[in-house]
Amino acid sequence: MKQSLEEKIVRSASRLFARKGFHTCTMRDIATAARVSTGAIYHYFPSKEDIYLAIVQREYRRRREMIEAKKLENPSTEDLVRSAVILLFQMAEEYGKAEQLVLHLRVPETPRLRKEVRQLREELLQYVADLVESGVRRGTLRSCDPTIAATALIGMGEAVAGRALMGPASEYVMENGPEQLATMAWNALRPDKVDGAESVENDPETPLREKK
Amino acid sequence: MKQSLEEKIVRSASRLFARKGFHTCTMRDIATAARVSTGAIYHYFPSKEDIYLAIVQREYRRRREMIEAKKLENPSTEDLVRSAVILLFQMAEEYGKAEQLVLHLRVPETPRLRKEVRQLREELLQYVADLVESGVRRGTLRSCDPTIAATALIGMGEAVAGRALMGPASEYVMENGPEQLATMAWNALRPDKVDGAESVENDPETPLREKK
DNA sequence: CGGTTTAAAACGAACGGTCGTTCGGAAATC
DNA sequence: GATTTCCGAACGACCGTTCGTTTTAAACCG
Repeated sequence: MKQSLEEKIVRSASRLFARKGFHTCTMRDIATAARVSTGAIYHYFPSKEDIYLAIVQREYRRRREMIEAKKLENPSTEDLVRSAVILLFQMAEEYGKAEQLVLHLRVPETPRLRKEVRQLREELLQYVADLVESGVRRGTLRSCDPTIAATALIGMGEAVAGRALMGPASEYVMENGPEQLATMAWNALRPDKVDGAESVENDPETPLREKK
Repeated sequence: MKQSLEEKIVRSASRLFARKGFHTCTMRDIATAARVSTGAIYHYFPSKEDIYLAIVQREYRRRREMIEAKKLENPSTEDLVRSAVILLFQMAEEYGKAEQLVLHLRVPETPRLRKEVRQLREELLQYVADLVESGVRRGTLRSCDPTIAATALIGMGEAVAGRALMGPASEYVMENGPEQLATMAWNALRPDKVDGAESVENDPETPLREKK
């Protein structure tokens, strides 16, 4: 199957951005890796920033969709928390272990990228925070601040995924990271063992948060 | 109080690097902010990369020293875990809330920076991993892989600190973040309540350590 | 089916601008 | 007056982007 030139450009750019960062990777690098000319790239993307944004948007969308799909299975809270963290981790494996782009988005490289990427991060965060909050409200998660907890969850997932992709002993981390991560996340958030009534887990309809 | 030119350069560069990233911040930016000429900077630092490295090295050294100081107080394991995470968080507050440099070091901007910064990260990680491992060995922490756990701890600390410094509702996160973080970290790592004997101090049973 | 037209796709040298660094000399310090 | 500190214009390299040209391939016609 012949993939489109646009797709080839995005893949090459994604790998290069992830490995070398936005500024260190040049248009010529991308063109060479995708085996096209620099000029051809501008037939598909108006600028370097737009290539970057296209990649990042797709990655964030993917994360949300995967969690959403899991939620539709009506999992227990523990199952959902574990799955969400594992999914956040596993996203990094896609496309040949080179899409860790989202990992270094903390301080994006350009005013425009900073603005747009921050909003994407915020949306994912709010999504996870809503998950946490509804768990807290139903008593299936320990009482905590949902936003801070969500930040911590995403942060630990990104950190371990980054290590799995780029650090030493990466195969080991790739293999054991998700399970370790899920256990830590669940223990961090599960309610204290008060026991008695093993709380009712079956109410998928729960009003979500409002404030902010 | 008259601070040395070198110190002024480092402070300005630190704030600018943190806010705008390595490449987006120019030598002229640094010179202007520090109120010196571009030439003068080269009297103290051989290159832009060296300024960056000087800052990063200092930040990492600081983190280790603070945890080390806490350890000398012979704290309980819970106390140590909580303190370590809080310290990692609080480091970001130093120097006027602008030193979040260490936050965006995942994929540093240049081959040389990548190499050197990765080693610094690795040293801090091993330090934290050693803390975790000794806890696990004594049974005062849940059985887990120390390296992965340390990665997760640092990751969640950095994520919440980053939000406290740059995100919305930052004062709220700055105030409540450390406590929430410490609680999550401790719950993630504390041993299951088997009760009975509170501390089994010496039980070198599980060599879960990751092999290099 | 061959031949002609034409618009899109692809090219890559060249441009304009920016950045890190240099360097000759001025200013400050001793 | 010697030496260190500081200055800032100038330099060379590189990068994102442009643009005139060439290639490709689809559409149309006889």
